Amino acid sequence: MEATTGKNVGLPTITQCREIALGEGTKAPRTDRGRRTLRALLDAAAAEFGEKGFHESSVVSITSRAGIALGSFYTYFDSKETLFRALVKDMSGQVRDHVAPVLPGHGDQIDAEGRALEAFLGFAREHKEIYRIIDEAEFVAPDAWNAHYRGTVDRIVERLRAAQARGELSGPVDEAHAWAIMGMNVFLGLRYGVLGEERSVAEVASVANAMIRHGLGK
Amino acid sequence: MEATTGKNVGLPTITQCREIALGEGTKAPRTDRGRRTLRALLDAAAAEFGEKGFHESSVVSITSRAGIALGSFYTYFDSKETLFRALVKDMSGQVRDHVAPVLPGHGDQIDAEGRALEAFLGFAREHKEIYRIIDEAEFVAPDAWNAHYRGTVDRIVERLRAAQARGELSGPVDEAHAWAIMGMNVFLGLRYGVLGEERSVAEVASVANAMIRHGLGK
DNA sequence: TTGAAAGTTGAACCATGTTTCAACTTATAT
DNA sequence: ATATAAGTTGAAACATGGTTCAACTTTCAA
Repeated sequence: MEATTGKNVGLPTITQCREIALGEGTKAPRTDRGRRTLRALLDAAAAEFGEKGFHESSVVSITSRAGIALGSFYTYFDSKETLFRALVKDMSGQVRDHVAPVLPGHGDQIDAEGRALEAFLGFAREHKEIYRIIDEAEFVAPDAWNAHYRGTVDRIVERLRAAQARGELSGPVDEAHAWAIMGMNVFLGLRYGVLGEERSVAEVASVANAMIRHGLGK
Repeated sequence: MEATTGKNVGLPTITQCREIALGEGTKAPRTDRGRRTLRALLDAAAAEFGEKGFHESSVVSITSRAGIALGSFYTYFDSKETLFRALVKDMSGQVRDHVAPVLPGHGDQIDAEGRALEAFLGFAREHKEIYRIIDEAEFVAPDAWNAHYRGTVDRIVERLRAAQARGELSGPVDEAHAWAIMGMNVFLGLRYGVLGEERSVAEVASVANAMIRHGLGK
């Protein structure tokens, strides 16, 4: 995470904050004009990859969507795959940053996890394309996929361990608990965020959360 | 599901039982020679798709792996995608059939779900390629992917409802419970079946199962 | 034995789409 | 003003790989 450089005096929008540090194979623009082009490229790519998936998407289509020439693409990215990887990184950060603020609040850590799921579900609804992109990264950019899920699990484990230290849990924390919770969240997001919206996020989150707290057993 | 036809007098192997009903765009072989070729094709495809994923895999490579000519491929499948779809269908059935036998047994339904997870984890270890293929179907063959996961969820819901009718659960069953359990299982299978084997399937299953039964709360 | 049906073959056809590049335009700093 | 760096352009080179097809071989039933 490096700071935005130089004469960035305009209102700093959310998207501008994310334009930085896109990783290997990426060339940073040196002018505002360049930054605008890069942003257009990233937005077009998110839409395109989200709609068609990585392989059905083409650089031609992405650039035309962005309203720039085909060749300009290679001013910013070494390859289509590099762009995809950058996007995954970007979106992984977006998910994390969207969930983080709801974690502190009333109740214990299990309540917090419930709020996290609810925030995640809402986010999935607003950004179905993000969901799909991260999923497809399992095959297209396994390193980025790994970084995303390992990072998520690490954060869950950490939160649970802290909760346990505070005496909020019934037993010791296991890494498997975190993978289980993450898996739950991902599939609930897929089902009730992306595949259908017939139930409210609050409802789904509360059902899942009761299950995490008390289990299904008598 | 139609029966194996005609002069199938040899020992009926598991694979032979699965050669049938591969679906739309598939042409069934009429001779034993043809059946052998089709089998070789399916096995080669499973290996190829499992290693490289759908898009990196090529028909040339699959046929050469199977030891047959490129053109022969189109005797059995309309397209590369048709083959993939057939494979997903085939494997979805394999998973189901591998888990089903462990369901009846001692204890209540939650115990049974634990055995199911354990069986699934073991299966994922033996057939990492199967795991990957079904996952990628989300993008390549969404219909087959849907059939697989909807089917799985339906079975879980049904089992839980029966358990509730028997008074084994603490509250009413929600479809979301089933998606949550399935998500857990899938991610645990990915983590402890495919990504690493440092923990025993029994251990992982028991951690997850205790969580489903009692929850993590105090 | 023999003819028809089933299966096999691989070169060629074809469509798609990534990447390169040399000429060109725009921005910036002195 | 003007030189230099940054950015833009799109046609063409290049690579890949799915699909077709007409000639050929094998199988099988009568």
